[in-house]
Amino acid sequence: MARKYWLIKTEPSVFSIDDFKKLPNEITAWEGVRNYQARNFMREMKKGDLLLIYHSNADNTGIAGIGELVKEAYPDHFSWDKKSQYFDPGSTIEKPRWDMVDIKFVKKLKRVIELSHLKEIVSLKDMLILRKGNRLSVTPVSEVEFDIISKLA
DNA sequence: GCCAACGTTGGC
DNA sequence: GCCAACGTTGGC
Repeated sequence: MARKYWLIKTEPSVFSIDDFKKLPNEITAWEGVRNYQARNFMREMKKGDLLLIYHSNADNTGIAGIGELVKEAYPDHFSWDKKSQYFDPGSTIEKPRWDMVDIKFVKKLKRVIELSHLKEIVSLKDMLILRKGNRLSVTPVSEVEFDIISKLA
């Protein structure tokens, strides 16, 4: 099975590429996804898949770095933790509704590839992130798209 | 701060 | 099952 590529959004004021890099083992759980479509994409992720890390709601909105999937989808325990902001009364230990994955830091791009720049590239026009009104926090990226972005970086 | 786009909820 | 109301996301 060939490696797949994904784009995941994060608000840098909450968790940025720099925060990621600073983690002692450079691995973090990607919890808190509460959208079924995004969850289903997460369930398709396989170990070794590469992830574009996108800064949303930022001064410098765009792709900021790359990560790699190290642990495939498993139940998001925050969903049954009443004290968590991600608590969902519809999710239980017996019947978890939400999943999370673990990802490892790969690299921080020298410069953020800005959204305005991505929009100018014709061959990236089908990227879900560029679609007006797109709010999915996890979206698939094609190999071609990933390669183009890698070359820009 | 504004607002368009979208997902979810809940009354019927 | 429909759909209006509401809340959230996220670019600008």
